[in-house]
Amino acid sequence: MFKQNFENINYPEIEEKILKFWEERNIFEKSISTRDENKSFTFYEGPPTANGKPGIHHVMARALKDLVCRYKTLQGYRVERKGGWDTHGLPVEIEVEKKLGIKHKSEVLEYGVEKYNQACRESVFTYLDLWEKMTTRMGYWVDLKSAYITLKNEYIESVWWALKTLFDKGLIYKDYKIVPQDPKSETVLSSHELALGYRETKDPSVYVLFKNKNKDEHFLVWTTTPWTLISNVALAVGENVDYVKIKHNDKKIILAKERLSVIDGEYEIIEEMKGKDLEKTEYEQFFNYLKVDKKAFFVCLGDFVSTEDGSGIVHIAPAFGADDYELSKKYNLPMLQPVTRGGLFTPEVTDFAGQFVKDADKGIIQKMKEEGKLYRKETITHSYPFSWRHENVPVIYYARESWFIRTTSVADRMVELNKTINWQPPEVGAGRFGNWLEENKDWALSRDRFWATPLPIWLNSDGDMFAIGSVEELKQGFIEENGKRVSVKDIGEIDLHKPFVDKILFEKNGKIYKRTPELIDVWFDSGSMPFAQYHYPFENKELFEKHAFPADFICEGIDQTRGWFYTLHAIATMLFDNVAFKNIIVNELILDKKGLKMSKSRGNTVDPFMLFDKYGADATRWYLVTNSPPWRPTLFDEDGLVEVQRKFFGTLVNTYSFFALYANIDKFEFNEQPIAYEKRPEIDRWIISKLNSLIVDYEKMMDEYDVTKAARAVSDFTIDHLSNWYVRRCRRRFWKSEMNENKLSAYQTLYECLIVVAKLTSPFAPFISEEVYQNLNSVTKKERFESVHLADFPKPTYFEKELEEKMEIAQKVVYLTRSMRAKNNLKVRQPLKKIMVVIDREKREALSKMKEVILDEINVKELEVLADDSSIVNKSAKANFKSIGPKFGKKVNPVASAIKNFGKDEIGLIEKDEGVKIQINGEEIKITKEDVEIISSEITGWLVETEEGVTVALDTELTNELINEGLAREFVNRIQNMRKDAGFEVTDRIKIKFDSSKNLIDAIMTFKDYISSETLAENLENTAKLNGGYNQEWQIGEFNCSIQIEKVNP
RNA sequence: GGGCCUGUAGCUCAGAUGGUUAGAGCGCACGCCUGAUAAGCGUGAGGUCAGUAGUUCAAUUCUACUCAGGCCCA
Repeated sequence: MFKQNFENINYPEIEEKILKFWEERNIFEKSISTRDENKSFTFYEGPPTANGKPGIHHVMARALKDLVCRYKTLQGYRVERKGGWDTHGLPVEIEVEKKLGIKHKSEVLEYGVEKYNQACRESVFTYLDLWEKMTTRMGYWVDLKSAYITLKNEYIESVWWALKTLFDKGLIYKDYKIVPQDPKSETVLSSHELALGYRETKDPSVYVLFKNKNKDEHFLVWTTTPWTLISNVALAVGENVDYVKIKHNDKKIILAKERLSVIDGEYEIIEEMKGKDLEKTEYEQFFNYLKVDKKAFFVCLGDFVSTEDGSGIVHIAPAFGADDYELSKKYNLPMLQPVTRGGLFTPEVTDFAGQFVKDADKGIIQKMKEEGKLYRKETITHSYPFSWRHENVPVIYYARESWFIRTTSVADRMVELNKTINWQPPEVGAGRFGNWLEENKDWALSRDRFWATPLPIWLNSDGDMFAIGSVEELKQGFIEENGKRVSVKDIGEIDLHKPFVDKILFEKNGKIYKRTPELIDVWFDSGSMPFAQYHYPFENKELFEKHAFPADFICEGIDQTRGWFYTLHAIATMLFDNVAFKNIIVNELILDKKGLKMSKSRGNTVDPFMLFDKYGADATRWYLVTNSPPWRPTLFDEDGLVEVQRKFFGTLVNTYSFFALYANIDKFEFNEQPIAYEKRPEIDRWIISKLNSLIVDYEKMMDEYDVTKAARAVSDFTIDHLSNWYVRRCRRRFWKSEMNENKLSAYQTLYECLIVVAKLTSPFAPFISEEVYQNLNSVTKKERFESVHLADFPKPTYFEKELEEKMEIAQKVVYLTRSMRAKNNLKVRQPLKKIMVVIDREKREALSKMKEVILDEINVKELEVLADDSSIVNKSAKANFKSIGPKFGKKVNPVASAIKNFGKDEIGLIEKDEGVKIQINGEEIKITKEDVEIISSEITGWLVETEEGVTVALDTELTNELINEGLAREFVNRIQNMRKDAGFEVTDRIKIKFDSSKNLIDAIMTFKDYISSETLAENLENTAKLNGGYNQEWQIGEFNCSIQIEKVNP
C-alpha cells in the first residue's frame, strides 16, 4: 500500500520524522561512504563564529552549500563535508569584555591574560548548541563531530607552519601602519567596527599659512585636524594641478587655481604654475616643539591631492594619516608622533602636554591666530568615525608598528589565478574581488590583543629573528621558573596561546630570543583552513594533496570578499601557487520585506527556528533559493513562503496523493515489466519527454551553479506540466475501466515522473523529497537505495521533441477555445459542435494528431483544420522587421506600410514564394517570403481568437442533442457532488432515483449509459417515489430536479 | 570621493543577442470547473520597462550622464 491521507499534511512533523530516520540509519555517513573515493568533490566550510546567534542569512548560505553538495552526491561524487568553527579574534574578546565589564586594555592585564583567555575559550561556544540545532534541523549535512576548531593546538600548529614558510620566503616584515584606534581603550578598530561608528559631527575647518623658507610668500593649507599640524613634516600638491600665486591683503599666497573661491575679498594673480614646479620648495616648520632627524619641510607631489575642497595643498603628518605615511616613505620623511596611544600630547609639546588631541584644537587655533598663521577659521559638519564602544570618543588615526605579509609580491599571480575561478555571480569575481586584488596592499598581519593565534616569531635584542613552524621546534625552547630553566620538552601541557607561549625563550649563539608580543589577524586562521583543518603537513599529507585541495566549491556571503575569500586566495597563492577554490557562489544579504537591513535594534529579524516550526525547513530553504537568485539581495516576506509551500509543495504532495489513491485501488506496485516508451500513449510519451528535457536542463543549470533557475524549472514542470496538464488530462485513465495496458502505462509514467521529481527536488528540499521517494520506493522496491539522498541522478532516457511541440500547439488551441467559451458564456459542460483551426502548413499535421486531446479537453465534437487557402479565411500581412530592417535600412517604414496593405493577390504570391515587387520613392524593391508574416486573422461569419500563428474559430450553434448532452453532464456533476457529500468511497457502486420535468427526464434517459458509467450507477430510474437513501434538490439548467442516491451492497 | 549591483504591473520576480503585441505568480474584480478540492482554470483592470541625451531605419534592451536604493572601499 502506498501511504495515503496527505490532506492534513504537517510538514514540520514529517521533517522531524525524517531527521530521526537519517540519524538512525546513518544516511549522511552513507551518502559519503557509498561514493567512489577517487571521484571526490571538495567542499570547504567557511567557519562561523559560534558566539553569535544564527540568523536567517545563515540558513541561506547553508541551504546553498547543502544543495550543491547533495546534488554532487547524487551525481556520484564523494563529498566530504567537514564543519568548522572560528574561535579567535576581536569579536570574541569584545563579548568577553562586555561580560567581564572590561573597557580598557590595561584592565585585561590587571584581570590576568590567562583568566581572560580562558573566558574567551569558553565564550566561543556559548551558542554552539543553538548552531548545531539549527544546522541539524534545517537538514544541512555537515560533519560537526570532526569539525575543525581554530583554537586547537593542531590547527595553530598548521597555521604556524604556514607563517614560518612565508617568513622563510622573506614575505613577512615589520613596518608602521596607520590604524584607526579607539584612544580610550587603545584598541585598534577593524574596518567593520569603524563603519559602525560614523556619524555627523562638527569639526574646525581651518586655513593656515605656511611660510616659504626663502621667499616672502605663503602656502595656503586646509585641515580639519589642527592638532596634527604640530607633527607636520611636509606639504603635498598635485603634480598636474594648476596653482596660482596671488597678491591678497599685502601677502603673497599660493593655492590651487580651482580653489580661489576660498579667498575672501580682492586678489590679483601674479603667477601661475603646475604642482610639479613647486616640488622641493622648502618652507618654515609650522610649530617648533619637535626636532627632526631627517630632511623635512618641503613640498612633495601626491596623487591623492584633490581640488574639490580645501586649498589644493595638503599638510602631511605621517603618523596620523595613511596617505601621509605612504608619502613619507616615498620621500624619506621623518615621522613625528608626539601623541600617546591614548591620544594625549607628550611632554615635548609643552603648551598642550597631557591634553587629549581633539580637545587641544581650540588652544592650537588660538596660538596660530596669535602668531598670524591662521588665514580663516570655520566649522564644518562632516561624517567622522567615533568609537562604537565608548560615548563620544572620536577615533584617532595613529601610526603603530605592525607585522605585514608582502602580498604585493604575488599580486599579479593572484590576479591571474583569480581569472580561473568560476564566480557566481561573475561580477563579484571580476569587479569587487578583482579590483581589490589589483589594488592589493600588503596584509597587515599583527594585532595587539590577547585572544588569537600568536605570531611565532622570536627576536633577540639586536633585532635578529626567526620563526617557529611546529611544536617540535618549540620544544627546543625553555621557560624560566624560579630562576631555573625548564625545557619546553619537559612541560606536559603546551598551550599555543598567550600567555604561555610568551614565556618561552630560546638561546642561540649566546643570545636570548623572546617572542614578539603580537597575535595574528583571525582571518589568517580561517584562510588557512584548507590545510589546517587536516593538520597538514603534520598529518594527512596524501589526503590533502590528492583530494582536499583546492576546493571545488565554496559559498559564503558577500561580506567575505575581503575576508575569507581573500585570505583563502592569498594564502593558497603564496604557499601553493594555486587557487583555493574553483567555483564559488556569493550570496547577498537578506533584507526584510520593506528592503531594510535586518537588525536587532529594528526588531525586524526573523528567527529561523520559528520558520522551521511553522512551515518547515524545506519551505524555508526552497523559498530562499527560488525567490530571487542568491546573489541578489533577497527581500524576506513570510507571505511569499506561504505561497511557495502552497504552490509547489502542495502540488507535489497532491500529485503523489492522487497517484497513491488510485494505485492502491488498482493494487499497482510496479511488478510488471515497464512498458516500452514507444508503446505508451501519446500523452505519456509527452510527459516522459518533458521530464527528460527537465533532467537535461536541470543538470546544465546546476553545473553552472545557477541553482535558482534549476529549482524554478522543477517547480514549473511539477505544477504546469505534470499536475495541471498530465494528471488532469489523465484522470479518467486512472479512475475508469479495469486494469489494462493503457492504465498500466499511466501508472508507470506518473510513477516515474514522481520519482524523478523527488530526486531533482532532493538537494533543495531534502525532507519532502525523501518522504515522497520513500513512500513510492518502499512499495515498489524498484531502487535499492534506502534514501533519495543515496540514489543516483536520473539518466535521460527518452525524448520526443516534436511531440513536445505538438502538445504546445494543442495547448494553445485549448487555451484559445477556453477563452472564447468564457467570453461567450458557454460553460465547458455544454458540448459544442465544432472548432476550426487555421495554422501554418508545417504544423497542420501535428495538430491533427492531437485532435483527441483537444476535443476531449474543451468538450467539442469536431475539429476541422482549415487549409489556409480556404476561401473563408481572411489573411493579412505584416512586416517582419528583423528581416526587412537590415535589408532596407531607412526605407523600412514605407516598406512596412506597403506590406501592411497587401491584398489577397500579393499574399498569394508571397505564399507561393514568388515575391512581390513594390515601388518606394520610384525605386523598385522586391519583397520575399521571409520579409512578411502572414496572419490568418478572420474567418468569415465566425467567432475567432488568434494567438501567435494559431487561429481558432468556434461554432456556437446548439442543437437539441447538444443541449441534452449538456444537461446529462450537469446531471453527472450533481451526482458526483452528492456522492462526495454522502461520503461514499470512490469505488462504491450506487443506485440513482430522480424526478424532474419531461425535458430533463428525456435528456437524462437518452444518456443513461453515459451517466451510469460516469457515476458507477448500477441503476438509474425515473420515479416520483423518492424515499430513503441520500437525497437532494437541484436546479439543472432551467429545470428543478430531485435526486436520491444509495449505495449498492456488493 | 571610488568600485560593483539593482531600478520592468500594487507586491515578488522573469524576459528581451535591438524588431513595432513586455510576461508569470501573488493581490484585486468577474466568471468557470470540481471523484486531485482549504486545490485548479479563465477573463479583465493594472506598465512612459527610473529619467535625460546619444548611436540606429528601429532603444525598454547598446553607450554616456542624472536620479533613487543597496553593498563594499576610502
